[in-house]
Amino acid sequence: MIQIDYQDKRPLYEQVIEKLQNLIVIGVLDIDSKLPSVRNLAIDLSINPNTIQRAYQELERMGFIYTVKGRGNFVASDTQWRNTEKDNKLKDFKEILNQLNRLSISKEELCDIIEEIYSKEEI
Amino acid sequence: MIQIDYQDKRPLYEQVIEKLQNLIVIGVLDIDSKLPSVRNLAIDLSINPNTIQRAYQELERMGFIYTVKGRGNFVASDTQWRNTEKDNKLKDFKEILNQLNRLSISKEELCDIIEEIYSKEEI
Amino acid sequence: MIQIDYQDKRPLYEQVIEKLQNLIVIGVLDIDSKLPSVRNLAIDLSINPNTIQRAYQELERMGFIYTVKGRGNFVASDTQWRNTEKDNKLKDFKEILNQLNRLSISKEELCDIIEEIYSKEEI
Amino acid sequence: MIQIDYQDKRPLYEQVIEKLQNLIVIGVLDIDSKLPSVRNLAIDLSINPNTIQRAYQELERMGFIYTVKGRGNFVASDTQWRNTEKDNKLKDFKEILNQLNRLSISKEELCDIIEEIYSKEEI
DNA sequence: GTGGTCTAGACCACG
DNA sequence: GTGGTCTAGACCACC
Repeated sequence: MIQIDYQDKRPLYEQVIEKLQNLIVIGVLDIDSKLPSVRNLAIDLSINPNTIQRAYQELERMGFIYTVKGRGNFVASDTQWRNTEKDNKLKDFKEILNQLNRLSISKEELCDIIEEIYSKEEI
Repeated sequence: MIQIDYQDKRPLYEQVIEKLQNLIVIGVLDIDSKLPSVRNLAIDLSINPNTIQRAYQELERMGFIYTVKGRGNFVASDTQWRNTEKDNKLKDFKEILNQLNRLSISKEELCDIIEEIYSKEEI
Repeated sequence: MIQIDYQDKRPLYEQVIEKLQNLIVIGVLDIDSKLPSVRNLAIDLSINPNTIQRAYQELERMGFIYTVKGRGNFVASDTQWRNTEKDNKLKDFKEILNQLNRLSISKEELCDIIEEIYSKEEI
Repeated sequence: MIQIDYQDKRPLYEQVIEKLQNLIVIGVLDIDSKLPSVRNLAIDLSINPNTIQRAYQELERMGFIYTVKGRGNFVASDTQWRNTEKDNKLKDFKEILNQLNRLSISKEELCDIIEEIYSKEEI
């Protein structure tokens, strides 16, 4: 399902969070579908269950999944996280625009890149 | 000159690097102008000289400054770093575009933001 | 009749208790009216009958319902619970008032909210 | 500084969070003052350092404290949490008002209690 | 079997 | 010495 990169310097649980979050946002994991149990995923990645537990907990706090005791963890509806995600990403977008502006990169160049990316993904 | 944010989780030297790099890119620090000495900046920020030393070393490696033994550290010419910077930022830009695309944010919305940022900065 | 919220962290039987208690206090369920049988409600909510059983037991202990063996569970008269409820809620009210006071929220602001709530509900 | 109540059924870290949060909101702990180290507080309460660690982490996430690696944990400025706190408490206030309304408790009775609490605390 | 909490003990990064 | 991460292993509540 996901894979740990031991070259990555960040804590393991952050990696797990990021990877699962990505799968959810992209839509690979359907809403209300069950995630692997804490223990199974731990065995699968051969890391400690506590680490997975912590990742799941954070993901719940962030609104990406919800937990039902004794049943498992499930993907939350996108109404929970879509707006937060959108806001965060737009903020990042503005930040990087400012930096590009300082490096005197033209609006036209950026618009071209936008066209390129958006047409690529439509395929 | 710069200020440490103790709420920032990253290592101190990274903060120092980022802040100095920013001052150079924006153009606050002129090319060939002298940076504060390792010791002075350390006293100024009341952190360990080793931390500043490490930051300066990294900045030199990245091509933002050059060191003259016994005389100090100086801002390198932009030919050294401008292209690298541009490439890095454009890569970041593309990455975030992909993410925004996945969240189904329209090209038009992004172009509006570009206009906004670029007109604001022209003032 | 009632609905389970699987995002709620509390044990299921607590949810059932709270929801039934609410229906009784609001007056949706009349005094001496029959509650659904343990089994039916269990099937209805697709949870284990034991959970409903436990909820009914607690509600009886609290004086909200009474059980007649072989016949079912019935809503108790409000003389049984009204005063207890009132006392509990007033204690909660005082507790939160203290907290609001510490955050220097003015009496006037609170009185405005009271007016608002009470007029809304009168409609 | 604080005390654990082993009768309390909630997780230990929640108790620690609540108690420290309270000390901060009331103003017993000044802004930027240092909290006990993870290990010291753990010894003091004779519980595991991980438990304290978790409590501190949550408090940081909530904006009540900030952490500086290698230095310790410090009380954050109230601009970080005052508004959040106020919003939360007002929501609780409205919730309980609705319940009191349903129990037909008069506005006047509530206003009297407000007067009582607010005059008591002014002393 | 599921998640949730807690302990004990280890190692690391930072200053 | 400080916080941060991770492991191993235990026990609990809920279903």
